[in-house]
Amino acid sequence: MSGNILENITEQYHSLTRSGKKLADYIFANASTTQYLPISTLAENSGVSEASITRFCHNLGLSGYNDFKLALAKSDYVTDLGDPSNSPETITAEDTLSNVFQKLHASNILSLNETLELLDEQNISKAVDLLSNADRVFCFGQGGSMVMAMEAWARFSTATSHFIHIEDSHMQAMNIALATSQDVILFFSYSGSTKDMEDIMNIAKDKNISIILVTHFPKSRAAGFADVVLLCGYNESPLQSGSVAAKVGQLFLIECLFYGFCKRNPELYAAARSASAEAIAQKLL
Amino acid sequence: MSGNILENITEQYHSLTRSGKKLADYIFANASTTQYLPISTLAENSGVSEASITRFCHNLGLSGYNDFKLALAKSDYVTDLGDPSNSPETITAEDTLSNVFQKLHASNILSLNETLELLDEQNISKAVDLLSNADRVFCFGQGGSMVMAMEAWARFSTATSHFIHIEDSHMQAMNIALATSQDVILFFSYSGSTKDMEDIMNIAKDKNISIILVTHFPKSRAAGFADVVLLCGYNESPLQSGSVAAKVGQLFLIECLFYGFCKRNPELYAAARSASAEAIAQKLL
DNA sequence: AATAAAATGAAAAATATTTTCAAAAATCTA
DNA sequence: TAGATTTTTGAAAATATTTTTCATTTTATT
Repeated sequence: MSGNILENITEQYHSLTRSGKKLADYIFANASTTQYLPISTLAENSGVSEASITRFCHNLGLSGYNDFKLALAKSDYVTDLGDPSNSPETITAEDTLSNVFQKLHASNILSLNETLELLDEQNISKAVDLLSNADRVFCFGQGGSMVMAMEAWARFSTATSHFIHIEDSHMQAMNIALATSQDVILFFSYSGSTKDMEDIMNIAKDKNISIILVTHFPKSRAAGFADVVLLCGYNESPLQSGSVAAKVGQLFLIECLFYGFCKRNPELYAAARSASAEAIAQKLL
Repeated sequence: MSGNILENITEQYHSLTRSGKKLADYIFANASTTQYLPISTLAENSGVSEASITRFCHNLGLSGYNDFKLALAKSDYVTDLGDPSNSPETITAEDTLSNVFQKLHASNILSLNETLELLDEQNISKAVDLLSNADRVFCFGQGGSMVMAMEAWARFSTATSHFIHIEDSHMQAMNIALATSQDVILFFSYSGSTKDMEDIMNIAKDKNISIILVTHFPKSRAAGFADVVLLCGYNESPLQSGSVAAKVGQLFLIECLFYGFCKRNPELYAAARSASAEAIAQKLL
């Protein structure tokens, strides 16, 4: 699910030769500096011959060592973001405003990358099945995730009127108590564990209502209830609670889900696109 | 506001020599392929000598041509995203689901990049001033942007109770009619032009209430009313209306604004951070 | 254990990059 | 504007880097 050279190496690691593994180990340990080394230095540092490095590059499908360095540089742009010094957790009072912006930008991109990484086509397909066949889809979320539930509702409402959003958790519970097994719940919960949520999920399970959960924690309590678990990236620390970086990943996930839904229901898509464009046009000045 | 090599060249373009400009022109016209050229080919293609290329690289603060190619490769990661073939607009029925995910991912990153590019430290500071000194801050938005207004309210509510969110546009108008010049409106409108919004802005102007506008269009009607205009990136076509990529940029902008606010009001920040962490902890199982 | 196949590194060959230096162009000065 | 000075330039030499070749070692197979 990515053209990142480091991931390519990881995937092929098992099929590498002895020298290849030696080289790969060095590269991983020095992922951000290797791109600047001439082949001779890399040979010396990693303990393999220059010829082996050239072969290594060819085996990866690259045209040579220069190509490899370029690929590393590109992946570096991505992996640098994981560098603690670029994390918003490390934002200090000394940071200039523009520093802060850079760090937030980096963490948002990181969140997108992680979410892309965690995207599982089969899970999305399962979720799209459920959403497509549902009588009604209840978009739920609590606290910060309530906004995401609303966003999902808003997005899907451009193509279908089957989606419902309810803010208050008591009203959520009430509505689920009256729902049927033809309905589906699309639940957003970064932590995957809040009291109110568990109440609702218990009712839903009783009534055999399918649950799609968007969370960061595949082993959370909510995940145990869910029929499909969709993971979003970004390891938010408790102190950053509410940070938007996590939400950026969720937003991206919603869009993937939506496009999957449109792919499955092309008739809805086309009709709805023009209808909602018109509706909006009327609102515009 | 970025370490992108192509932007560096743009910034220094006026101070380049004749051959430097010639070279820069070629590089811009061939931004994504130059990284793969040996210096001799680039010399021939661009019509300058190899020596001039080496000097050009040194003048950019790089150690040489190899370094330059690496820098280009890194910027390529970013600029590739602008490639039409990676845009979600070009998503077709033939695209596999995983292709679609890649394209959406690319467009989201593009949106973040553009927003970072458009971020103006002075404007953020002005906005932070207004938000910090306000009696109350009304977070407004309509249609898809309503969710963003809510997100802003949710985010700032982790640090202050001065922020208010009202969904219904009639209620928005009513509340503004009762507001004072000590209050501030934080308005989200991607297009910057909807009827309901204009009504509210007219009332606000009458009462001398400050307006901060988050929009994509600096010349929109709403921008004319606003005291501070904050721009978010991503050129959403009418047909993509509602796409989340634009919202990802807005979300990022909210976070920048919030960190700016916290920097200005450190006492709120620290106190609120632990208070809301506790409040959330109680909700967790 | 003998053989075949694959992998490896030293060194030669091929490429690529940087530096030097003299010539050309641009800028300045009177 | 003519002449002096500085800056810019490219050809070619010097240096550095990468790739290929090939003899040797290692691993796998029978």
